[in-house]
Amino acid sequence: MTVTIKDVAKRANVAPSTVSRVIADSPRISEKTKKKVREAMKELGYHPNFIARSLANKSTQVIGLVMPSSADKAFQNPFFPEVIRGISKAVHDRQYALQLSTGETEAEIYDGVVHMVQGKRVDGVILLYSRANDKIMAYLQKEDVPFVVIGKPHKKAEEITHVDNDNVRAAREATEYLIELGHERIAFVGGNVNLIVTMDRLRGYEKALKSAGLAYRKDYIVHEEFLKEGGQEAMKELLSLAEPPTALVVADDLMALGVLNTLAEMGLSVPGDVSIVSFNNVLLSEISRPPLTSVDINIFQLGFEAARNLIQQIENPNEPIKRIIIPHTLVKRFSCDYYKAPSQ
Amino acid sequence: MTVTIKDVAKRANVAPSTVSRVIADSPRISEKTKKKVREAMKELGYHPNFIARSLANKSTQVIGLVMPSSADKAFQNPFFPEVIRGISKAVHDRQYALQLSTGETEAEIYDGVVHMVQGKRVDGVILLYSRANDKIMAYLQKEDVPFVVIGKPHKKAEEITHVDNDNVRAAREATEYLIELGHERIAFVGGNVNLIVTMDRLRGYEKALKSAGLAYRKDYIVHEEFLKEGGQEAMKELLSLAEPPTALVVADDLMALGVLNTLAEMGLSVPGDVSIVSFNNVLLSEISRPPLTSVDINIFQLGFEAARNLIQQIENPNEPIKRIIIPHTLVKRFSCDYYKAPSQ
DNA sequence: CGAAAGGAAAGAATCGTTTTGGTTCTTTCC
DNA sequence: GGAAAGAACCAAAACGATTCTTTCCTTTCG
Repeated sequence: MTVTIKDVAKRANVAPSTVSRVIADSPRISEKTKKKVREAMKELGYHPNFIARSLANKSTQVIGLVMPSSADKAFQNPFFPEVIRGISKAVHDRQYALQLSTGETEAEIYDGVVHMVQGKRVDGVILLYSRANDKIMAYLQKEDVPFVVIGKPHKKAEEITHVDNDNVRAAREATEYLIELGHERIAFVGGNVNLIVTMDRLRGYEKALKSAGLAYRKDYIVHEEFLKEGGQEAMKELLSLAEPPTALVVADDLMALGVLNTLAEMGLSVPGDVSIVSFNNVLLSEISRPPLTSVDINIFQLGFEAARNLIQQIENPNEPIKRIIIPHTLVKRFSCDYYKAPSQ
Repeated sequence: MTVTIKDVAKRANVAPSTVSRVIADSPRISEKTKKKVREAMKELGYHPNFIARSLANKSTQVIGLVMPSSADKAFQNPFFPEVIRGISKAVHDRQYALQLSTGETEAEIYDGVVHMVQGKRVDGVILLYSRANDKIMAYLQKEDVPFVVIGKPHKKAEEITHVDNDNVRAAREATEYLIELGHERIAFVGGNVNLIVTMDRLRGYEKALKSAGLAYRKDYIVHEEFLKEGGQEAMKELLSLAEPPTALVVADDLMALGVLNTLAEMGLSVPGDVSIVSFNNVLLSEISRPPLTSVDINIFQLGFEAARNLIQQIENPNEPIKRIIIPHTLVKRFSCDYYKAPSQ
């Protein structure tokens, strides 16, 4: 049915191996023969079978993407489409394809990755998150699979190529910004505690408090999911305190949106009653009400560099381990204001 | 290096074919042998090579996703992450993987699809859009590749399984809603003219005008890209008219956001000066200022059904052609108001 | 008791490439 | 004129499964 390399060979009166070399444009074949073979290919409408090539080659030109949860859930946060945009851009130039992991529970995702990797479906993997004691990362390392992580590995960061922001500094700057505005009761709303990005941003927040001589209050630290609902939950908790914060560092725009929602429901105004600075600077931070002051972490770049470096690693096994830090910038909008003592 | 079926066979003292059958859990193998083989697999840490299996099998358990433009661009519109969420959900249950097309120009995308398909990398394809005279669709049909389109095929819709909304009706209802509010100068802002979804929504809009006896004005029809910038452009055009519209039917939320931006820049209020109803009901329609009245087209469902039906088609070649219509609902928020004659 | 029947596993071909190791034929040079 | 070198191509063995066909044992029954 399908036309194979053999059919082409027959038609061009050469051996299959010759056809293969013509495809690879090997210098060992004369121009005359190449031309003849190429004509035969055109005439028969030949297209190489990638699967067969992959088998012989042990390379698939496919990169696997691993999300922290089911794609179904993760894609609710604009971070992921955006990071994939960057990856896609980088990958396109090098003619690689992308494959998404599906899998709902952590165990399923793990199995999915094992299948991808052992099944030799992908040449390398990008982890779109980094968390403490991640089985998947351990597995990839043990199996010596080319991979890059977006975020900072929990341990042995110097042994793993990764692309990250300087989240500690970014969070410190964000917090300092609020301090400069006169705030003293500043809360931190982070994502899952096991995510390194949460830890780093929390550390930056702590540093800023410390060097400003402000008290670090445990009840001002809340962790929820990186979703709108997470922000809502977090804000409810904080508002139930005897002395609620006057400013918030929120680790994610979508969460901040939830925070905003809850605040509005409670009749509190931003930035009048509460100031907010969040992270990611995705589209919604621009259109929320009020527009959010947010740390732009250059998500697109994170993805782009991750993919670029993974491909280098795949194509050159001796590529050194790298750590790539993408710069961030605080984008000031309208969710922060000077602290005003209660007017009463 | 890697442990293959042969190693397992040797270890278990059976033939490779027997091991293969054990993997497939064939009834032709006795329980005793199965157990023995399974133990050998465990001991050696065997994992089947998917590529080899695919070659022998002519099936990859992978579904290709084709976007209308580069992933890099398309992912700017929340429609795509959302539709992939649905696809991902459906695909996960059936143990399929997803592969994204990358490719910037139309020609590149076409080549990408040909590679996917001829290279036998995917068992089927989902087209995430539908446009007139689409080469890719023609190709898939000619090659008899299992595929499903999201949207309505331009021609021969009865020969192609597709998942769509009743866009004509949805647009008619949206327009009628504006008419009921007393508007008479209603403009239509659509996406690319070649997209069937644009055509259908335009038809619905026309129908509504006609049955209400309102004039159909060519200068009230604008087509731009399904991006924020598209909406901005469109609005600028409309505002330059001698008699600008008092209400808009916008075919996409992200575009509507651009429209909103431009309107705000011009000092016009929504819904005070202009009423807007848009499509998709993605998150941003909820958080925009004002929140948009938008037609919820159930994007998640569109994706889910598309994937589910594609898999049925792949697994049963005799599956009949289907057309699946996903219901829509108009979600009323705060971007529409009664028409008020200029106060002056 | 011996042949037929039937179950379990082995053997070998196949899937469509790549790649290693030849072979053949022409050219070069003493 | 003949050996050596080199160009151009061919044949066959991977790659790691699946699957069709065959073979080998047991049973069963007249």
